[in-house]
Amino acid sequence: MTAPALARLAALLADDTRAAFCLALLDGRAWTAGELAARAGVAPATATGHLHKLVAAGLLSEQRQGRHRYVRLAGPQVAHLIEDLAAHLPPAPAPARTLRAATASAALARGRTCYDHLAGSLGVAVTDALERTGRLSRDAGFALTPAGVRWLDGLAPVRASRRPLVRSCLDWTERREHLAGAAGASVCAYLIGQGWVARVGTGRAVRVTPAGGPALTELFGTDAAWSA
Amino acid sequence: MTAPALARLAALLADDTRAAFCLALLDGRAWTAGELAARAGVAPATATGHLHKLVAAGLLSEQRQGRHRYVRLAGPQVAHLIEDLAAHLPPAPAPARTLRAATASAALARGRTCYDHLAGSLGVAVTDALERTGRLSRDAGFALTPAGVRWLDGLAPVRASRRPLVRSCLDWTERREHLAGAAGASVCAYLIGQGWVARVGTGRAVRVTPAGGPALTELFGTDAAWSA
DNA sequence: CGCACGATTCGGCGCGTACCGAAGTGTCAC
DNA sequence: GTGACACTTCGGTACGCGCCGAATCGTGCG
Repeated sequence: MTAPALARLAALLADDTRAAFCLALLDGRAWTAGELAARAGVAPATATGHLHKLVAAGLLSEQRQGRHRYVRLAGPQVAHLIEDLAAHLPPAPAPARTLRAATASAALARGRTCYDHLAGSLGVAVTDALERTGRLSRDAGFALTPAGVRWLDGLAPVRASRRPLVRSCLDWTERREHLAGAAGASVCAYLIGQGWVARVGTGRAVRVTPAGGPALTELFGTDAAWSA
Repeated sequence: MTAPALARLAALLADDTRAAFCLALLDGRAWTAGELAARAGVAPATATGHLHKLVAAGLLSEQRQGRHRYVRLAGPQVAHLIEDLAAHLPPAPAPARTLRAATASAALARGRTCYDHLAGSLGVAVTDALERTGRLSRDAGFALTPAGVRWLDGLAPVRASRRPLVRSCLDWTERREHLAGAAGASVCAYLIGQGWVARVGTGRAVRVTPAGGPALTELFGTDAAWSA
C-alpha cells in the first residue's frame, strides 16, 4: 500500500527491545510486562511504552489480571509475519558464546514451537515423515493429500475457521519448510497432549519424550531417529 | 533469531523513503537512483544514502551503466518479503484524494504485477479460474493438481530451480491468495508475451487487452468477465 | 490498615539518523 | 575541450525516539 503505512508497520519491529519482545512471545504464551522487560534487559518503564505501541498497532493483545498485565501475540497471522521476517535474515550467524547458550540454542534448533506448531529439526522431520508416508505433497505446492486429510481427521479433528488448514512456515535453523496453519497446530497439540513431545524448561524448546520415540515411529510408519 | 538482527532488517523498511523505494521496485524492473528519488520526493543525495543501505543489506542489487545506477530487488524472496509485510497492514485505508489518484489506484486494484506474477483482482481471477477448472486446489494447502502441472508444462515449461514452483501470495487489495512462485511468474510472462495482458503506463498496473478477453475465456474454459 | 510489588506516567537526557545544499567525480554529447 | 547531467561525498542541522530515575496509581498480602 502506501509507503508510510508500510514504514510504520516495519518500525514496530525495528527496535531491539520490541523485536526481543516479539521473539519471546513467539512461544504463543502470555507474558507479563515485567517478564518481557527482564528478558529484554530494559527498565519496566521502557517496556510499558513499547507494549503500548505494539498493542495499539494490533500486533499484541493484552489482558489485565489484577496488578499484572498479560500480553500475547494477537494471532497466528502476527506470528507468521514475524517468523517470515526472521526467515529472511542473513544465513547462519552468531555462534554461541557460552556453553549454556550453546546447549540452549542447540535445544531450540532440535525442536521448538513456532507459536502453535512444531519447528526446528523436529518440525522438519515430522513434515518429512508426512511426505514420505504420502500424507503431504510439496511437488506442486505445499498441501495435504486426500490421505493426509483423512489421517488428520482421525487424529484430531480441526474445527473449521477462516484460518487456512495448511500453510508452510520457513524455518530459520533448518532453512526448510515445515507444516504450519491449523493442521500444524493440531498435530503439535496432539503430540504434546499425548505426552510424546514435551516442553523443555520455560522457553520455546521442546523434545521428544522417551515414550514419544516409539509412538512417533508407529504413527508415521518410519524409523527416523526421533529421540535425537 | 537474535533480536538485533531482526530489528536491523525491519529498520531497513521502517523509513518512509526506503519503503517508497521498495514499493516502487515491486514492479520487478530496474530503476535509476534519480527516478526513485523523484518518486519518493527526496533529494538525490538522500536517495544515495538509502540505496547504499539497501544494497549493503542485500535487499537490492545494483548495476552501473555509464553515469546511471540501476537498482532492482535482489530476487523473488525480497519481493515476497515486502508483499508479505504489506499484506499485514491495517485492512483497507486511504481513500483516494484526487480523480487522478482514484483512477490510478483503481487500475492497480484491477490488475498489477507483483514482482513477476499477476496480482489484484486479475491475479485472483486467474487463480480462481485455475481452481474452477481443476488445475489448482486450495482445499488442503495451495498446490497445482497433476492436471495443472501438465497444463503448465504445455503452456510454458518452467525451468527447474531452487525456487518453489508454487506459492501463494496474499493480495493487499483483494485480501485473497493468488498464484505466485515460479508457476505464477511463468503464467504472467506467458500472458504478457501473448499480448493478452499488457502493462498500463509506466507503473505496475496491467490490463486485459481486447484480444485477451476471448483468449483467456478459451484458455481457462470459463466465461468470466475478463475485460472488466 | 499498611506494606510490597507490578505497572504506569512524567521529565529530561542523549544518540541515531533523515534531510539538504554545496562541492566534487565520472560519463556522455557536441 | 567544454558543458550538461547523473550520481556521490561531505558537513551541518534538526527531529524523533529509546532510555532511565523518580514519583504515582492500583492491587494483593499479611
